[in-house]
Order: sequence, then structure tokens, then C-alpha cells
Amino acid sequence: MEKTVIETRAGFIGLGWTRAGLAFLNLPVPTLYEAEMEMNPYLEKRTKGKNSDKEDPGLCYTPEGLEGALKAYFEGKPVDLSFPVDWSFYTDFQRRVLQRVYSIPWGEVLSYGQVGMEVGSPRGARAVGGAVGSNRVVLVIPCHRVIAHNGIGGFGGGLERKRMLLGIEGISI
DNA sequence: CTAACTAAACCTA
DNA sequence: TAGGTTTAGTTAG
Repeated sequence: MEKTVIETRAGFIGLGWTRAGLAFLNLPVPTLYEAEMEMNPYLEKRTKGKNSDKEDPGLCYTPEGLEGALKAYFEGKPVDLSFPVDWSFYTDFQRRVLQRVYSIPWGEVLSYGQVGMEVGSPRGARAVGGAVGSNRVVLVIPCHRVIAHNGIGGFGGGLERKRMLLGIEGISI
């Protein structure tokens, strides 16, 4: 697993990747030190799935263009952040949900119930909440664009930051 | 295997 | 709007 920190207008973002794609990407924090500390729990830790990146010569992902895209995002530009993701960290259900969320475009939102509907769990809204909560790649998998049918829902990084991200995209709830 | 959690939705009044 | 009920998947024991 490779890692680095990039600086955007909103702060320092720590991220890591494997040969398969992005493994984690954190929210911006004010200092380089904090960004480095927040990466520790993710390094070489694989709670689920197999070792997708272990000596797989067919894959050779590196995050080219990601820094520029993230900087542009925090300058308010409607950029596409669908960079390759290492999906091996998730259960089948989590992967199905997150892959659907992955395709939600900039500036649009879906409810937990709608996502459940589309991935074959019409009454699994609550389970969808649990699944998006397992997202390690914020922004690239835009889990902040999934909200409750009657409100904003929740967010692992704090509701303030979810509102902030949606605000950047012109959505206020 | 069961029980106890959820970043939800629904129904009733 | 408030409160209780239903719900699917994950995780801890």
C-alpha cells in the first residue's frame, strides 16, 4: 500500500492506494500532522476481502490527476472524482451499495431508501445507512450525497462536514 | 447461532 | 410533528 498527503484549499487530505485502486481517502484537516495521524488505522489493514494488491502484476494503479481534481473540487468546480477504487475492503452488500453511490454525479442526491431500492433491497434503507458508513474513500465514493427522505441523515465525519460538502455542491438541507 | 446494535422508513393520530 | 413499529445487514459474544 502506498500513501501520500495532498493540500487543498480546505486542508490536508491523507490518502492511500493499492495496485487495484484507492484504498482510503480522508476528509481535509487543518494540519499535515493530523492528516498523517488519521492515515495510521488504514495502513496495511485489511478487515475484509482478500489481498487484491498482493503481487498482482496485472494491476498498477497510481493516483494520477487526483490531486488536481480534489483541489478543483474544493474551489467549487463540479469535477468528476470517479477515480479507481480498490473494492476488496467491503462485503458483497457494502460493495453493491457503494458502487451505486459511486455513480451519483456532482450536485445530485439520493435517499437511503432509493439506493436500497436500486440494489435489490427495497426495505433495506437502514442497512444502506450501515453500508455507506463503511466507506473509506470519501468524495470519490460520494456517500455525503446519500440523505434521509426527510432530512440530512448521518455522517461518519460529522454532520457539519456533510453539510459543508453538500453546500459546495449547491445543496442546502 | 443469537442478540444488539444502526448514517431509515412507515404508520397512526 | 411525535411516537412506536418494521426492517436488513453487520458485528460481537
